[in-house]
Amino acid sequence: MTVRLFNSLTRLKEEFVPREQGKAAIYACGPTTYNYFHLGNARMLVVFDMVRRYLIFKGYDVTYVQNFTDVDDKIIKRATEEGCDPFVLARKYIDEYFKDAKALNIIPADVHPKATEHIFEMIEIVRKLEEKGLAYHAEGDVYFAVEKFPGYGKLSGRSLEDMQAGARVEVDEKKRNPMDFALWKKAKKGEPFWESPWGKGRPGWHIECSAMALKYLGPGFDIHGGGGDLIFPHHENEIAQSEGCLDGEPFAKYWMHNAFITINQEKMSKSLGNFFLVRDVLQKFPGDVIRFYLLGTHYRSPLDFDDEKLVMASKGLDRLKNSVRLAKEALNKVLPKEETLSEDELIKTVQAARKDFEEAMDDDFNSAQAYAALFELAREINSYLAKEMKQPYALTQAYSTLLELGRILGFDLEAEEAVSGEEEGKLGQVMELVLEIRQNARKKKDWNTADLIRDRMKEIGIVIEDTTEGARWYLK
RNA sequence: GGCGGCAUAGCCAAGUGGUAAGGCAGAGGUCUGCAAAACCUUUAUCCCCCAGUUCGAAUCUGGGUGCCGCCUCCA
Repeated sequence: MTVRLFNSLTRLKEEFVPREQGKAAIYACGPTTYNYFHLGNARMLVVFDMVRRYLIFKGYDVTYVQNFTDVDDKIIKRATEEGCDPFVLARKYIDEYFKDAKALNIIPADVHPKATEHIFEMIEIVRKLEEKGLAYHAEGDVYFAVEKFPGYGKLSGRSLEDMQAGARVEVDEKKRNPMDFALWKKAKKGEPFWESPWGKGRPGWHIECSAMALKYLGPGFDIHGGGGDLIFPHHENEIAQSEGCLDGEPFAKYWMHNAFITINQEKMSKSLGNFFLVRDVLQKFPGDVIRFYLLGTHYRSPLDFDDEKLVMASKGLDRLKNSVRLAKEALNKVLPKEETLSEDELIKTVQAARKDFEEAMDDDFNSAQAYAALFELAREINSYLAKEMKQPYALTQAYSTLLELGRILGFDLEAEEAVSGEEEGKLGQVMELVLEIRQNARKKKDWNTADLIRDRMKEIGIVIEDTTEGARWYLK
């Protein structure tokens, strides 16, 4: 079974055929580090993390590169406002990035290149473009001459005429065509700068991704990803620069773009000011719940945000986790008998879940549909546990499959609150005592005490549930 | 103005020619001292509206309505 994905460049679902058999090279446009990242950034990060994990599951040797834009207008502006050094500011938010990313269970990229560490490579590209006549120098700035690149507009699906018709770009006297964009910017007073053939300056935004993608992945790499708002101008310009400087090779083969998160049906964005920082949302909901919410909708559909949606996600995720916990509990009790029939209903469900999951994911990473396979497996496990006859083999298969499929999407369904080994042993002993006291109270029909213990423990984060075989407890 | 996207139950959300996945919420039941969890049953004669193509459409075509995005930094 092969993976099919929607290629923004062709606007078609295409079969994924990598440049090099068995390998997948992915470049994702990471955040500009002048603040903590918001939910919109998180969607992009989680989506491409899922893409990466799934391709690994499919057996590809994946190289995943995600940059940090650590020098640009916004960073400089913010640093000026706060009276600090722009590099220090960028460095800080790069560090903070990894904290939030970890909470969302995003695997660090194989390479996290920073723009400021690739100035030389960028200058080389600009120089080459200038040599080829695709770029021109004007008073310390260098611009890309859009008219000289025939394919300009192929990604965003519009012609130069279309763009100019609707363009309200500031008329810059230095530009030959209003759509020309900066490759290199002359440094203003007090701004960070690097020496270059055109004087002191700094790179334009788009050039960094061209330089770093080509450096780490080479021409014609497999997947270039990012948020939909990067299609124009950022990715369009990346293509122009990169393919302009290459000799006929394509820059990237497949372009993937995720849709936006909206607030009250309006795009969440930094400029509108209606954004929610992941750092803040984490105060109210755990990272895996946020991730579960984000992947509950296909990545190319818009996703509206409010707390209620996270509550729904939280309950759904709990359902999956409960099922895993219950299965594990049963497995610890069931005495392994000889394995008999393999035609067990549960085994069939396990196989079906695996198949459905993979079919959904093969079809343009349809994680929302893949969820259904997870839930169906969970329900079958639960209902199996209610039966008398239990086969350890079937149950083990079901349990490990649910865990495995969850993990492919980046969920650890077995995760409990972290407790160190020694503490765990002590906690177990304490809980044994607590449950014994409570059981005595229940025998005496002292419901007040029994309920008090249960309620107070819940506040602490320990759930007590009564079953016919005695009480169970777990951390939540 | 140019280009593009979306419209499925109370809410969220798959499905894109063969007769509506899944989750949350709700209702009834089982279990329970109660609760929680879990299980069973139930919840869209219908997929924004109109016309058309077809044996057959939520799915294709045309028209309409509504919402959104890109065209300027933004995931």
